[in-house]
Amino acid sequence: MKRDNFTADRVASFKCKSGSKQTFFWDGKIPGLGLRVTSNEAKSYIFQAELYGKTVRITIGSIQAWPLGKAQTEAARLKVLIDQGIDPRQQAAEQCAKAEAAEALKKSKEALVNDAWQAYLAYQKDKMNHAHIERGKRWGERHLKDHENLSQAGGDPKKRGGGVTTQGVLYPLLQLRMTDINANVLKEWQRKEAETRANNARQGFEMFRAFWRWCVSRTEYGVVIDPLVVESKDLRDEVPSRKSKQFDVLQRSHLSAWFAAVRALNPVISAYLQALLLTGARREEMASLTWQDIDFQWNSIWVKDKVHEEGRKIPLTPYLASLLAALPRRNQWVFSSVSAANGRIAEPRIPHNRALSVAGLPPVTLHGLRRTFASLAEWVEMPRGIVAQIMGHAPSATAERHYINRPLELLAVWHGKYEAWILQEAGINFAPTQAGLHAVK
DNA sequence: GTATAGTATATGGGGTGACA
DNA sequence: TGTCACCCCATATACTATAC
Repeated sequence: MKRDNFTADRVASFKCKSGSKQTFFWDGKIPGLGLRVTSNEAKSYIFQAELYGKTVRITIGSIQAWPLGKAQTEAARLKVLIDQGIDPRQQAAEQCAKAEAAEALKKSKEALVNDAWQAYLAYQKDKMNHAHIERGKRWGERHLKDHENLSQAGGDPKKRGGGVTTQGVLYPLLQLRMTDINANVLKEWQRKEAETRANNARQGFEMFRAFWRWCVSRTEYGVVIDPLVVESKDLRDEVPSRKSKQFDVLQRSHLSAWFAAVRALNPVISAYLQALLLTGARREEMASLTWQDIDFQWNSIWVKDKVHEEGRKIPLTPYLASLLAALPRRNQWVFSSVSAANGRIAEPRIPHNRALSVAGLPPVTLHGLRRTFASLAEWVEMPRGIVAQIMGHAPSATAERHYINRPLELLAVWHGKYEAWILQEAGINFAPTQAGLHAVK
């Protein structure tokens, strides 16, 4: 091995040995510093040393980029590392990784919430495509749609009707940078949204919190965001809580006016509305009633239940039976309609609202009639379990968990008593027929 | 005036896991 | 073992407009 002290001139004069693809020349001054000359006359400084019994050769760089003095300094630095038992390649890799991390951090700090949000949705969408992930651990179509709705920019023309769609509650947040999100921003956001759409605001918050927690677990965002912002008690206080609707219910004193006005409507709508009030059924449960579901002989109604897949059987009380029996049998539907596409009533609220206004009653929704059933039941001291079973409430109390399935006869006793009380309050003189008297068999 | 259909909003069931 | 909060999500109602 030829060892001469490198000089700029010497380095320029080194040539590759003919017949070789490359030739190495070594500096006599700095141990390990070498020059590689290829058959194409490409020259670059290298460093070579031995570490743990193995040769380490590192290219410093081309002679065009590295003046001799710099190359010597670099070689000396590398030699120090080798003497310390440090592998310069590994150190370089670590530094490279650090630099990359710094770059990623910078990028993460710049990242908009929307960037992360879209990544979040993409992640969840991907999970939705994996059928083997059990339901409940992956999103349903509906849930995804909710996320898209709540984050939409709005302003698109509505597909039906004039005007444009409104901006989703999450949209303003998505325009901020990830690092801009703090408890105050979220608090202000909730305060503002809760003014006009409280439940939306709450749902938006729940979605955002789930999203934020996901971000915390992602390396690209976890380092730049504060995981606790969505947990702050202050903020949680600002988030509207779920409230049940109040006041949307008929009072005892309203009954006579309500019945008078509703009984003046067309027979189908009239029977339908009274059936809602007298059974506490949900509007669609009642609207989808078919003649098959009614047993006039044994005075029962089979209701397709929202909660219980198999449906529920409720008593057919005498007055209600007389109303239903008088309805025209145009098709399978009990509450049929001549003009509706599916053959049954579709929008009973309009006549109902008209009746309410004629009767001078406050607005009550169809669901309000269901609430009315529950609240007025207290006047006849109907046990809560009976009320729940007739209405098809899911058993919530621990005692009800293994549902006491009460016999229809027992339900009928209470239900009949209740109907009689309502009719009396409404001032309706109803003399049950012989069949009606056998409601309880 | 009624039927229909869209968006917007509300409610709560049910599984899960942390925690006392 | 029970409670509770959380999350996912289904499914309801509310509102509003057009179609007929």
